[in-house]
Amino acid sequence: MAGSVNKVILVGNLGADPEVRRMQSGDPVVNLRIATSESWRDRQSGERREKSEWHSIVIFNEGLAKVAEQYLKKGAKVYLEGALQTRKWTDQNGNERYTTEIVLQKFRGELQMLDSRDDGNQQSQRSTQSSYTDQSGSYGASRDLDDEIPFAPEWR
Amino acid sequence: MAGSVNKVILVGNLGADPEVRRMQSGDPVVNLRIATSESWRDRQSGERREKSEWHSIVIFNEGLAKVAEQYLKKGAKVYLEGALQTRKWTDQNGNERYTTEIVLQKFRGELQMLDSRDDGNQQSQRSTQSSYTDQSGSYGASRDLDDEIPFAPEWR
Amino acid sequence: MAGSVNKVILVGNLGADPEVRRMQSGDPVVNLRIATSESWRDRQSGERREKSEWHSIVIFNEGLAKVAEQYLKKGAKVYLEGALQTRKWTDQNGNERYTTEIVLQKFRGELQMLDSRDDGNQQSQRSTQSSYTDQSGSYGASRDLDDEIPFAPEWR
Amino acid sequence: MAGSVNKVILVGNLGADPEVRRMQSGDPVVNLRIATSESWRDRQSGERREKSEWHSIVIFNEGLAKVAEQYLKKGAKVYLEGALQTRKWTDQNGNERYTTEIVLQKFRGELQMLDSRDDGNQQSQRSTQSSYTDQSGSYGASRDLDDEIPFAPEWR
DNA sequence: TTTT
DNA sequence: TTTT
Repeated sequence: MAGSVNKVILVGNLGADPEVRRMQSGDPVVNLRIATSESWRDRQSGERREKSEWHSIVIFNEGLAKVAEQYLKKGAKVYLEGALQTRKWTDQNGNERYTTEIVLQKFRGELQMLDSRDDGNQQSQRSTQSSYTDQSGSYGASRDLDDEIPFAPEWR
Repeated sequence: MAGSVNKVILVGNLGADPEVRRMQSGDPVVNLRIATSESWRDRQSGERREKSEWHSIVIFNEGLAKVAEQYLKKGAKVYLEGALQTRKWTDQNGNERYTTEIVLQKFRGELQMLDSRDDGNQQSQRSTQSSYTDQSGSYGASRDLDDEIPFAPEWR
Repeated sequence: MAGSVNKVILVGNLGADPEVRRMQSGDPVVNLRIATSESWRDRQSGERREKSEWHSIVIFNEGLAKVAEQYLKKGAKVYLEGALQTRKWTDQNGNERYTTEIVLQKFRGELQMLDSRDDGNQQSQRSTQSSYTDQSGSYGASRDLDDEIPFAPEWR
Repeated sequence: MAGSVNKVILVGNLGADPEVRRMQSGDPVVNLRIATSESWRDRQSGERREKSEWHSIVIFNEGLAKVAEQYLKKGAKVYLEGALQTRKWTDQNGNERYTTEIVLQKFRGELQMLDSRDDGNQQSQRSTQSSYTDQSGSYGASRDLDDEIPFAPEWR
């Protein structure tokens, strides 16, 4: 079908370190759990209340999967863009189940780390990463394909 | 938590007429099923393939629920903005289940009808609506609250 | 800087046929003018009012530029995703000027045609395109790179 | 017009403290300058390069304007959602000029602070704000209107 | 200059 | 299971 859009935009925090699995090709596939939350003042009691929502993310995009594997840790704040996908599976009792995930496909989706680099919290998060200062920490779906001047077309 | 975003943007088509339920207050709550789809050419066979994804929408926003109830029909194409929400329920066998929906809360979310009005398909969709030409068919979350000049601030 | 997002999402109509220019490489660069509009009821007079906003689009993305060149005509409704860019230029009097455009870079951005194919209006728009039914009319930034099954990972 | 969307999503940093002006009503209108940036590796030289883009924001939304006025400082990182608007003005030489801004209207738009509160950098940013811990720092367009349980509809 |  |  022409004219279809399926897009999710999240800003939230990782509830756990990324889970990494390998494709048959050896490429990483990364699963994230991300929390977003809303707070509001209860009309009755006047108390501040808060509700978290948990999201399951699957990163098939190779470049973004590598970034996630290397740099993201429990607690990290990220900006993330993907597509909704509901998959069907069968539980141990033979019942059909459905799980909805946010998928970052090959050449699609976006992932941005939103923690400041000199944040003490982040320091510990990246303690195993010695060469981090050489990295941009900012990755679009195709940054690895697009290694040239993005904003300087020849004819202008 | 400060600094959290939970947003879904869809452009797709209704798989069925809207389902309308009533809150205790009498306000409508509308459920939609919306399909988005992707097509691609299979690398092996060279054939064009297509895959649809189905989304469950719940509209609590009163203004948007009324619009959906009145104007949307099976097949209609819409632009829609909401938030992801996964709710837990128990099936008839006592098993815990989870369902993920896209929710348009009070004062939040957006719904836009994307079919042209003189589209034959749409004509039939709105055959019961005689006064449609008086309607805008374009509704943000708070259009009913914002009935004044939106782009003419006093001090400019 | 890590952690930056610059994204524009528009649904609107072309005010004119696309303008096509060629890069030195021969690749097309397409300029579009797109209108979005808001309507509201004036609080004072009770009259319905409407205001259009015009947007300048520049498509460097090769795949999307070809789609725009072939399929889009004045009046067509599109979904479009790009990035804001303000460029400086000098007018004939030597004054510095700034123009803000929405740019669809290589491997980035999205363009979707939202008119139904059997829409009479659209028919005329595509009268020169005989083989249109073979085309998807739905194009992401990297559809031409991603010609394989997008939603069937090996390990699942 | 029905079926129109004009949306900008930015994640970036303030280049300066917010500028606050007053409407005739006394309501604040806040102007922000926000930078987003892209980095990439130059294909020729192999060097890492970076380009910043500057955006002008105007916040008419009262709740968000107050948040911006109170909590945002130069350097703060924000998530922001608004609409594009180009306005015409006349410079001192009588020339027509156009300026494109991102506008957060009444009851529309979104603003989220993305800095962690115990970030040293942030500490100084909010040093004049003693009661900050009572504040949520997370505000949607209509949070002040929506002071009730957002995710607990009666009939569920 | 579009669309409704 | 996150964050504030």
